[in-house]
Amino acid sequence: MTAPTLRTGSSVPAKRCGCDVHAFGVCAKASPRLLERLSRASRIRHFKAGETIIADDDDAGLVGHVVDGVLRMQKTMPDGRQQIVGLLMPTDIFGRVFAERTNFALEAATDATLCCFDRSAFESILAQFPELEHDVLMSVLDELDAAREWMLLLGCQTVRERIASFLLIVARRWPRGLGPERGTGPTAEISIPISRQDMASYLGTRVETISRVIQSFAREGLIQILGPQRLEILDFDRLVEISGNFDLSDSDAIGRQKAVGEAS
Amino acid sequence: MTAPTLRTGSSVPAKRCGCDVHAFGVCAKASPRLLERLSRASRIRHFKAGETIIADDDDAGLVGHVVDGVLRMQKTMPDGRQQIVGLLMPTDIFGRVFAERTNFALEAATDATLCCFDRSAFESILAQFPELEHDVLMSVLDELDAAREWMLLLGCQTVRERIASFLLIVARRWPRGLGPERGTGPTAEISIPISRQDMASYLGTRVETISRVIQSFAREGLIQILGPQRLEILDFDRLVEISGNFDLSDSDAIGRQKAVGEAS
DNA sequence: CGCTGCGTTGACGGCTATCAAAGAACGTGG
DNA sequence: CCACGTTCTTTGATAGCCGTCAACGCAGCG
Repeated sequence: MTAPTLRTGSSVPAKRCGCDVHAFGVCAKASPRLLERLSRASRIRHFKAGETIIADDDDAGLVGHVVDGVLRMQKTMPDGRQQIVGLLMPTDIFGRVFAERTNFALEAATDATLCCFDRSAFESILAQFPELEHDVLMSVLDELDAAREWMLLLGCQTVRERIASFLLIVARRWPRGLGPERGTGPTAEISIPISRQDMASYLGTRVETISRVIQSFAREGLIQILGPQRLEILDFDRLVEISGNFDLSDSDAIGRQKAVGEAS
Repeated sequence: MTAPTLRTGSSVPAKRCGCDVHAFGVCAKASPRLLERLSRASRIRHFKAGETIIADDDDAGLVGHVVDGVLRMQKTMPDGRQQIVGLLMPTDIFGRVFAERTNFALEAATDATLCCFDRSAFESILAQFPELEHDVLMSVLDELDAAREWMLLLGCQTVRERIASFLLIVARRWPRGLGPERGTGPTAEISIPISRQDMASYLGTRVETISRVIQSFAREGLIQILGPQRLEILDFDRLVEISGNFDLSDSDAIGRQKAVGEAS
């Protein structure tokens, strides 16, 4: 992948933390000394779609951030039902610092490139650089807010409302998909980066229902279906109305780093 | 209220952070110097059941921990639907550090006593004591795990399963209620510290459904109803089976400070 | 060309929300 | 102590959303 040049304004990705993504993730605001330290400890790894990065109840010695692709953080119940509790996109950080084992599996939803750290190594860097720990705290606080917003969606919205919310989030956060051509503002044409099955697990419903609702949106003239993964939003305002979430309508929010549904 | 002597083993509550709860909340592992600093900045406040502590979208200048009673953290949608995203019990910390405004309202679910700090004052203490910030990070990480567990409950469990889980959580965490006689292990007789309405908002359902399921549990001989707020669990194992959550069955987990559904 | 995975469509049923009303609990004032 | 209103909880009848099961279309691939 290429660095998100539209955001950084730089056309030449500098090698800073050992990966091609700079000014993001754990390296966001690091001092030169900290950056050097992080750089030495980091390591780029690639995963194919469907591969498990951290298994449920694993001893989870890995933390880092997403360079390219989409990860899903999920938990599976004994009977097979599963819930995605977070989708991780480029620049999102993953892993559970300060815990022996994680409660959630981490899998590649698409082919993915990660910038990884050994957890214990990262923790000792944290201990030496309180400013990094502060940044991690900020990040975790944002994730907590996002998780709670998602609880609202799962707890008291209909599937129709949830899907409208999801489409608006995609439109705002990953307007032109995750490829090199991605932009910064919401656009009419969106690219859903995950499968119907993952959408269903994320939104607390089933693939059939996802399919039906999206088709009904199309019949009502709210969207146009260009392909299973590509949609064009025709009536943005009415979609916001259906979602019941007015946070998704304010254009001031566009460009914010953190949004509902984000997690790491 | 009295200090939780069964947990501390001390029978004489020392005055440490300006409130009668010691060795808990933000004062948990504080050094004498930090404790002194916290003590000067803290202030005890009382709220009656139903009172708002922090309004939704408030500028939220308050943080601290619960001394007595139960708080609910919730968000209300424009049409009136609301979801409780966290119940806060004694020793849980509340408030959103490092944010101008909070996304969730904080209300007293019962009469409550809080140990409060001015947010900006607390933040400057945080800046001076990295070890306190580390403790806060640990706490927020636990809350994040708990929030994600709750997403699993809301996203892919039936109401019947959710209520079974809730009863088991109450049995494990607040075995004999929140009063002075509370114990440390799960007991057959439990006291639900909140109303049916709050249970419904917390579990993502309605009061009528809560009522029906609890009555059906009683008819099936799983529990005995001693009063609207008091139940006796007759068949612990089968309740665990219904909940589908094996985490709630392991007796090793009993006595853990953090549990599913906890938040601050 | 058949196989496999993914998305879609249809029929059906069950869980749970909704509406309505009665019963129980609680506090207040007589 | 009792009457009374208010709030909370329970119970019943009904409807609807959405899950389940089944089948089909389609694309990718060996």
